[in-house]
Amino acid sequence: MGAPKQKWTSEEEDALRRGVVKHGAGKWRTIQKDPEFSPVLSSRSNIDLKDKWRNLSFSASGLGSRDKIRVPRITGPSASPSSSSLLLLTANKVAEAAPPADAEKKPQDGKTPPKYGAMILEALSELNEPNGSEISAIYHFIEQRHEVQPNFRRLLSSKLRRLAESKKIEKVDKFYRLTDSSATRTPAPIKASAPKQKDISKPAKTSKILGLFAASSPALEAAMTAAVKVADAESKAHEAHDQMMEAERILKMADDTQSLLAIAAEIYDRCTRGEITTLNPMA
DNA sequence: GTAGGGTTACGC
DNA sequence: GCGTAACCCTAC
Repeated sequence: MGAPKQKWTSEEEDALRRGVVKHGAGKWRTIQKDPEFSPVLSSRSNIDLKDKWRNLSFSASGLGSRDKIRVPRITGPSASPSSSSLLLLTANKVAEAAPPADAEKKPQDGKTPPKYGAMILEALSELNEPNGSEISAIYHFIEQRHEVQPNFRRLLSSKLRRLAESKKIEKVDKFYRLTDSSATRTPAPIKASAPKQKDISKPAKTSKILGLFAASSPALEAAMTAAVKVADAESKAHEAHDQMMEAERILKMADDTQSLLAIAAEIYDRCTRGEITTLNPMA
């Protein structure tokens, strides 16, 4: 709207970084007013600084744009003050720690890049809420089932809007839901990844059946991947269940021990008072 | 004043 | 079409 976008210059970025090193992230007003940086940042508001730093931080955390050195999140002024050599050092460290730009574009483990559209459609069809799902619900659903990028939360809103524009989903107030056409069209692809509350004996079967087919189509491949993930989730659920049982067992033992201790204390008490105490095992 | 979510414009 | 940067809005 209105005013054209004002791209950040490298001087401004640098001033921001130095400001964060000096005052700490979150002190945007202070940084902006600091005479050392204010000449450069005069056209930026504290909000701008915050937004820019957010972008830089997202980028530094493993993704982001192609041609710039990114700086990692610096938590507070503790990152020992001033000195631009420190900054350079930090930038160098990032360059070392983070893979080169083209390497980070493709996940190293050979996975295909995330298909957010499919994930969202999956989420909506699984959540299956009559009035639609809130963005946070969609986010949590996807986050639980898929590896997502740190900036996924922001991508999601953008993605949802586009899906709504293309009528693949519809937006009602703050809620998103599948359109009729999508609802009838989307049931299957990632469907297998839906343990929900239904009987969990199914998915393992599903993956077996899917195994009978060659992964000849992307949809099938996706379904198979999803089935594997479900199986994985299942085993984790079982593991969690086992651990719960174990915890309960230990709690019970602790309970019993406490009772025994109480009994022993009472017996000891009586003995010290010279009382004769008999134990009746059948009590 | 700041954080975080949402929106829009831009470049690939 | 997609991801990202910059901007906007709102709650705290």
